[in-house]
Amino acid sequence: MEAEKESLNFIEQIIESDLVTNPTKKVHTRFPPEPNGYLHIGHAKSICLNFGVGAKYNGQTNLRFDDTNPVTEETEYVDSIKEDIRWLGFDWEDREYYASDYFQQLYDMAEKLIQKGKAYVDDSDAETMATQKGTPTEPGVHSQFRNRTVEENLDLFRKMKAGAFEEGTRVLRAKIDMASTNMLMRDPVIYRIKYATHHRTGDEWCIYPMYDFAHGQSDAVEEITYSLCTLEFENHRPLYDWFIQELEIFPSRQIEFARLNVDYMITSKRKLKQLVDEGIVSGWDDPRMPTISGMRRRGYTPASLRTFCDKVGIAKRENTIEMSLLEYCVREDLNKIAPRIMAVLDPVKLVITNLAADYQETMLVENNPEQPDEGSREVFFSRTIYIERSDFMEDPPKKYFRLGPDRKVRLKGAYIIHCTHFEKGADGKVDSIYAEFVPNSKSGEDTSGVKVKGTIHWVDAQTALDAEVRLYDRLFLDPTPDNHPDKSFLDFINPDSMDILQRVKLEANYKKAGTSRHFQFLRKGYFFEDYNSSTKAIVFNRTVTLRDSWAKLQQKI
RNA sequence: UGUCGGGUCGUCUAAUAGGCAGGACGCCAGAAUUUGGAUCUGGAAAUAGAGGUUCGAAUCCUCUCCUGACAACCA
Repeated sequence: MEAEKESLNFIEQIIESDLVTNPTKKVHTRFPPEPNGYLHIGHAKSICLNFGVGAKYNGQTNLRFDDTNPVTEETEYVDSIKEDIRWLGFDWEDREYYASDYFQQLYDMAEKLIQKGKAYVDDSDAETMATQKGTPTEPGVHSQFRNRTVEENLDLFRKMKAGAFEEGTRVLRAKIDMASTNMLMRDPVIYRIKYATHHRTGDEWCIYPMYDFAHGQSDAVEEITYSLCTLEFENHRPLYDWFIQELEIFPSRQIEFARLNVDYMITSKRKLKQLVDEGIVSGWDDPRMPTISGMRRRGYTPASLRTFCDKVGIAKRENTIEMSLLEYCVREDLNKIAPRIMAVLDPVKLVITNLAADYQETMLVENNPEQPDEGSREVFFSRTIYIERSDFMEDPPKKYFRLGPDRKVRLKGAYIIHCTHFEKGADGKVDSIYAEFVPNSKSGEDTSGVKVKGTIHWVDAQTALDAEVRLYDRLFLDPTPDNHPDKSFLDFINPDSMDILQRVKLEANYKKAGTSRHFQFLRKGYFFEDYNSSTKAIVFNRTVTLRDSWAKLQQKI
């Protein structure tokens, strides 16, 4: 426990070591999403890291939209990203920036590079440039336009900006080294012509900087001291540093860490968009999506996601986290805060034959045993109740602690009942169960001396509310659905990822259990009331089941 | 065949100047229990391999093996 608290991840170690050398160094980070999709669990890790490190070392964290590609970026995404970060519990205060805010500065930097003879306009088409680039094992060759004069380059670049050329006919390239072993240093393209309307700058620009000429430069403008990104940018670091040196700008330091992977989930924005566009899920916030908005709708809490991001750690090795860790984190949080109510997902009628037909009683049931201060609520009880179909077996095995013919069980918060007989319907399924309550066995005042091993939940039939409950399971059947070279991730879609239950029986007073929209349905799991739920049509989403040691035992028998 | 990364329990992750390989999830067993939940106790479980340096190596050196990224006018 203590060791866990004290150990620093490698980024914190770098920072603390810098702070020893330079105690006044500011820790300034940024979270730099591209607004071309919704944020997902992987972004949550980056958000927690960047904002977490900023806060830990009394620094600041900027939100910066990396919006340099007008073709894919939209305001809808900007809005959802901001909502998701706030919901996760982080605050960028007034530091909401856009790379597009820096277009003029970026342009000026490009001219500076041209002036220094370190950039040139290339008229080659994309195919020629690709060919000339060489391969990882063979050096590239120089473009015929590489030795244009500064004046010619400046003139052409200004014309590019002025809209004198067709899209795709010219680019600006950094002049570095076509023989570098790092492909990114082989005269990378830094500006391209695009006649597209930008979500913020409109048609003001027809040339746009590439990632490598926008990200690091934006870091410099904002004086970001630690630019934390994922491993795939490792090869970009020499280029990042080259621009700092040639442009003589603020020396931000790029540090790469391994992205988060969770088994049975995908985090490719392109593929998530495909799930949405093809209608495989209901939208970006479908509760089966690994998006922050999807998990929010599913019933995950900000705290549980933050705990998860903390527990997965920060390192450089590739990793795949088991989903059980995520589930552990959400159960741990919900166990503390979710009021308990009783809901019967798959109801079967049970008649207590030694009660009068008009018998009525209210039982006091605790709202949350983990929070005694939250008190109890009244739950209606009468002669006819619903119990879970799976809580009765015609011919139960010895280790089954629930109901069966001539077996006894405790009704949570009420009496012990003794099953006398049951009836089947025409379909062969159990239709009605009959039982007698044991006198003097009422919960809390039991003097009957009868001991039972099982306790089941129930809902009074007369007063029960009907609800729709959506049971969600993993969206994919394979732990790494997008890791099969010969198959599409769509081949692994779980056909049973959603099960909609229409006639769930809910206790009438469930709202009195607490103000939370998160509930624990006793013995069944944690459920979250959907934003489409209303008093006329109650809808719940299952966040996660409870751990189920009976299911495990059952598999072994 | 190149360059740059990375290999510690099943999965993540520690071991901060070379000094008892620790924690978490999961798993197994038990206790307790009016949720087969939560809780509590205990357990099994790892340094990719081979050499070398050293009193002592996950850590330093050499070789081997495995693995990821890189040849978009995407980010």
